[in-house]
Amino acid sequence: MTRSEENYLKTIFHLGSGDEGSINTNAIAEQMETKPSSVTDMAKKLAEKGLVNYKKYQGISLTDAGVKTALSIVRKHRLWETFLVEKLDFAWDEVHEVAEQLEHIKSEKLIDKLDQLLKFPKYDPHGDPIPGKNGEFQEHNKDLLSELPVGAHGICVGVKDSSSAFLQYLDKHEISIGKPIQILGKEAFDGSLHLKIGEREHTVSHQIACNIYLK
Amino acid sequence: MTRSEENYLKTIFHLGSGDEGSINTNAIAEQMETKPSSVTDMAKKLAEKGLVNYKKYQGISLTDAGVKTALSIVRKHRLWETFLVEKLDFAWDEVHEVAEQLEHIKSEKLIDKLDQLLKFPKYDPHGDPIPGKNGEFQEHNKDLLSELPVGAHGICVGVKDSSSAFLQYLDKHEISIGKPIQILGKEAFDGSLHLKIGEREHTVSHQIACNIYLK
DNA sequence: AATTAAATTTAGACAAATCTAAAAATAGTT
DNA sequence: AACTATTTTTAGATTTGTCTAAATTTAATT
Repeated sequence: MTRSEENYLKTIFHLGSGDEGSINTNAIAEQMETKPSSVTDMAKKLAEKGLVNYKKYQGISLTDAGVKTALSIVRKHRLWETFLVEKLDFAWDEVHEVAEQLEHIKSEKLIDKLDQLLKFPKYDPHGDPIPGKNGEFQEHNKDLLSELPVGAHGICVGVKDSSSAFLQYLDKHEISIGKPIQILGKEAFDGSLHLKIGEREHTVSHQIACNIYLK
Repeated sequence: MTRSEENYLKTIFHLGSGDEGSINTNAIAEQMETKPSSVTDMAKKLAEKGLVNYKKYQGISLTDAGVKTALSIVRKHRLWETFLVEKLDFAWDEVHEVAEQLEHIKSEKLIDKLDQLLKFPKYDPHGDPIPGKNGEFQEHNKDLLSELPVGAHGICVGVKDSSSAFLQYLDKHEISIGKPIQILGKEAFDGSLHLKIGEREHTVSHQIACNIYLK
């Protein structure tokens, strides 16, 4: 399994975990910042190996074996992110790029020992679930802040956008995983929300609210 | 800097740290399990980048920049080995292969934080010195067990051969770094040594004695 | 100094992963 | 149903790192 193959599987997995149908060649190319023709080449290769279902012009989807492989890469990625934050004091906006490299290290023992060192975490620093050795994981039954009514309150359990820019915005306004958040009011005009975050009050735009998960 | 370039620099560094002259194309090829013609190709490429001195048929040596780069890779390798043993409970004969992968991860912050987590170790699990951020390191002034006279005693501070097979031999006979060793006698015929290792007595062949460092 | 052996380099080929440009298939619209 | 726009695939080229086989240079030996 080459690094490139792993990256394709991971991308197909992420694009597919929404609707469950088969994925566009173009969507994969865009996500991976490559060309559709390269995606076609790789689709053939992965189909040969039994990791994706692929028929010309019919889109691409993961087979069971493909899902299993993708989950093991996601597991590694999220365990490494957790390690970087918990053990090496990285900020949550600094871990993605390094974890993209570390996820390709080949050693089952390494990842099992890492899991143990971290005390078998269920969620990564962004609140995303960490698949177990056999691919099982529990998604929080969480709601997007933007979809909750005025008066609702809960605990921030995750973010939808994990970009550095967004995470730094959250840091600046002291929004982090575990913080209690209550919706004090909603602006009808633009959907911006008036929030109580811990002991403070803040107003956030609709765009922000669309990327914060509450439970 | 590609992974392949890094591996060449590291190999040239290891082969060169003995005598200091320039290294054979063949020796590099053999060490890297590749062909001399591939070494020539890479020599040209690395010379282009100012990392090695290379003239046709004259052998290859690292420039100052090449040494600096090689030391940073050795630093990473040995810090990762230390991490695997100290934090993840790997045995000292299991770390090399994984560290060969981890040493190529690109993140200065990662390696500095790892150094900090490990409390800035000076030596790796095999007793080899870990270069600092600026390439400085202290070699133990150690002696090969095979070159010491009968009656000599000291502490085991390192091994010359880090192969899995050799390290497992040492484990079996409870020889490890930090153990006090005394030479009780030497067999004139084959050079085998009668040793006191901690509280026990053992006889080791000349070949074994050639791969254990004492201080 | 000539010859042989060993080491090294060159030339040409290959595989993996990518790209561009052109061709083909699908989907949407009139 | 025909046309158009979009998506997707094919064909051929490129890059990196490697290889084999042949040619060249250096070193060793007579």
